[in-house]
Amino acid sequence: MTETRGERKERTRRAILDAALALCEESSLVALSLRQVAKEVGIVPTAFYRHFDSIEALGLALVDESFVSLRAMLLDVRRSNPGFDDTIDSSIGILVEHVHRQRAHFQFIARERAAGPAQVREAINREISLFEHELATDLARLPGTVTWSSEDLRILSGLIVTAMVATAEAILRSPGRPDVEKQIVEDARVQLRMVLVGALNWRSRT
Amino acid sequence: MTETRGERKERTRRAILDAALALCEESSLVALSLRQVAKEVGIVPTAFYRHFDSIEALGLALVDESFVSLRAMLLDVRRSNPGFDDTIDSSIGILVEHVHRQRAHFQFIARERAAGPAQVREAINREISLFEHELATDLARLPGTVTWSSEDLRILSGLIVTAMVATAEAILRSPGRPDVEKQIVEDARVQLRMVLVGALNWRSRT
DNA sequence: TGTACATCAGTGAACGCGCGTTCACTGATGTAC
DNA sequence: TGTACATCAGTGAACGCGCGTTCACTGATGTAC
Repeated sequence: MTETRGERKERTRRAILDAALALCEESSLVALSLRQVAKEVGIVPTAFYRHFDSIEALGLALVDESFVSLRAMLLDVRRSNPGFDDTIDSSIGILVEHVHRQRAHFQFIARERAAGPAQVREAINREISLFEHELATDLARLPGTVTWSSEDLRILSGLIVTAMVATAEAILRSPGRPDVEKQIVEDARVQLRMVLVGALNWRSRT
Repeated sequence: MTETRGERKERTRRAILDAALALCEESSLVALSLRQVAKEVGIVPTAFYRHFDSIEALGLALVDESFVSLRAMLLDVRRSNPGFDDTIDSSIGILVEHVHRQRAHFQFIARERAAGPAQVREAINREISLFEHELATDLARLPGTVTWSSEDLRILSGLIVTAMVATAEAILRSPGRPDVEKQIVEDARVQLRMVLVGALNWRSRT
């Protein structure tokens, strides 16, 4: 026996997740049918239930999986270390690289955040809040923010995450157009610098 | 005769648009069926074709209609006049008011921008680009931006629009929770102030 | 003003299709002895 | 190691349902004379 029953099951589960991610790329989870997924995977529709209770449950699994990708990105950013002056450039470079490498995951998150089933939307927004919170912690370690209230750090962090999410979405919107993408990335750099200039001149009101 | 044939047709068309806007609120255009809409309106499914070629065509009409709402908002902001110091507060106040009054339109745009049919997504992004461009023109009239390149104005404008879109989406995400909304609005104010501080200390590199 | 004809928004039957879900099943893998 | 039984991922038929689209139609409104 080359494969245990458990391994075979896991392989099918993976195939279902991959097929679902690919299939909903051009519409949305809410327009994805169990039968489409089963057909793509090469199993009979009823076999789907051996792995997930519903398409929505599958969606929640895809959210978990996608955020593993996004957290890997955050780890890369942290690992790249704060040289401050080129922190912006290197962070944006990492963002761009991850968007390309995990295109499907980023697209899934962007789409389902706005249009997914309620539970999926909530799960995604919870994760994004965590992101903002983590970024606020990182920002607190930068020089120049010592006088800031944690409230202001949270708000600045929210602004940066919003701008980066928008940048990722813009990149996803222009596939195969390197000139357009280059412009988007350059704009993002300038935006972050503008925000940083604001931050350095900001005095907390607490 | 109290109503001409044309008026009656227009009334049905309106009913179709309203029904579609209401029905896709909890999922998306791509999951909306012609029969659902017809049933809601109280006509037979085939009568739908007297008004639109497809659900997608209906979607494009809804985009047009929604952006009439959004442009009305921009007009209000301009009309409120730049007293500069409280321009931020009054502009955000106008945003909040319009989000509440045109909730369905804002929600439609936010959702279909990410998940709608390709043509609908493109139409929405085209309109948002126009918004950014108009805002850049307005910003150029403010004192303190005289030394700015048009490039930088465009980029700043993009950042502000991104932050305001994110604020509108956050408000839409917390219906019936005035405390949460109050926090979102307050955060948006601080974010715009931070950006403004950055802008006032920014020197164009051209 | 009255008549004859044209227009056209909405009707209703019918079609083939893909949907989610039920159910009893098969047969390879796993386990207890 | 060999046997008997349990597990369970995947099968396949069947169900009732809502889907988009076709077609020939109806009858009130509009128009030409």
